[in-house]
Amino acid sequence: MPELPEVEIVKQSLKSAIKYKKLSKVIVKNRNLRFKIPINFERSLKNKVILNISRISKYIIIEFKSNLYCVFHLGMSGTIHLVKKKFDKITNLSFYQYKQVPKKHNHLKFVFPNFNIIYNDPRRFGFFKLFRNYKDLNLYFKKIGPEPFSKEFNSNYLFKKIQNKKKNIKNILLDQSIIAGLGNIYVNEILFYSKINPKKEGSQISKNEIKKIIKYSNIVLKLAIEYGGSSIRDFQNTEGVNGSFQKEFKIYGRKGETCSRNNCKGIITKFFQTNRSTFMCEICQK
DNA sequence: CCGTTAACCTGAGAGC
DNA sequence: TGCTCTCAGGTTAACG
Repeated sequence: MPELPEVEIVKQSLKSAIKYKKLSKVIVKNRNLRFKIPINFERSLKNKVILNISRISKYIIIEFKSNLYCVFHLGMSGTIHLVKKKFDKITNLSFYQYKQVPKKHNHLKFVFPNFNIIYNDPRRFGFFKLFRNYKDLNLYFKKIGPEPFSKEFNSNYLFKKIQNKKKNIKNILLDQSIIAGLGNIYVNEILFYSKINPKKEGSQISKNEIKKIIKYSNIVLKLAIEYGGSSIRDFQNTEGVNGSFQKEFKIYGRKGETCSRNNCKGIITKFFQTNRSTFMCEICQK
């Protein structure tokens, strides 16, 4: 489900809900996520105070008091639900458009005095990990590249990373060690804005095109965050509000439609690059 | 080192 | 209604 903007929205929602709160306990109903949830997970987090919630790439980090970090990833289908316990009734939830928490695939429950946070994940590609010090936490993210908004993600950096690559630019931008947080939707969108053919190999990308990639990575992602993320199927924030950036897609999911660029009469095509769908306008993406 | 492929899972929707 | 097939916002181990 989530790319950088959606994970950012989840992080913000979660932060306003649980920062400085004391977690009463965790109940794990199914340990078999992408990685098995460690046996000491519940014991380690019981009665721990949350100091902060942050995001690196598509990972969310919950920092607990006394050097304890819970890192989780939503995979393709992971969602977080805030369920208030007032009068024994559910008064709020998130993500799913139903007015109740999904019945199946609720794998973890974080219990707080007045509400629960539920992790739901049908495909179980998501996971939870624990780190007991800052050094180990950093080590885990060592291979993750710079965030698109960072100063480090500049023309010189990207040129160095792609100048010798035979791989196509679309797959290069999906590589989390080169740039953190992009996924299939936003890579499609960024390449459309940059007028670059997704099949073009890294070494053939010009300096000017590199500048465009950097510029539009920033513009597209910032806009998507402002719109509350993209809700293709079921994404909502923790207040139960849909994102609306899917309405702004210029290329993703628009096979057969006419290119939206002024004076371009191109028809949008769809094909696959390493099993992921790519959408492009053959006329203006060179 | 590089690039590609398969694998991990369930559910929604299309087509018959 | 029901069966089969394809596709889905991600990551990574294994291979040549």
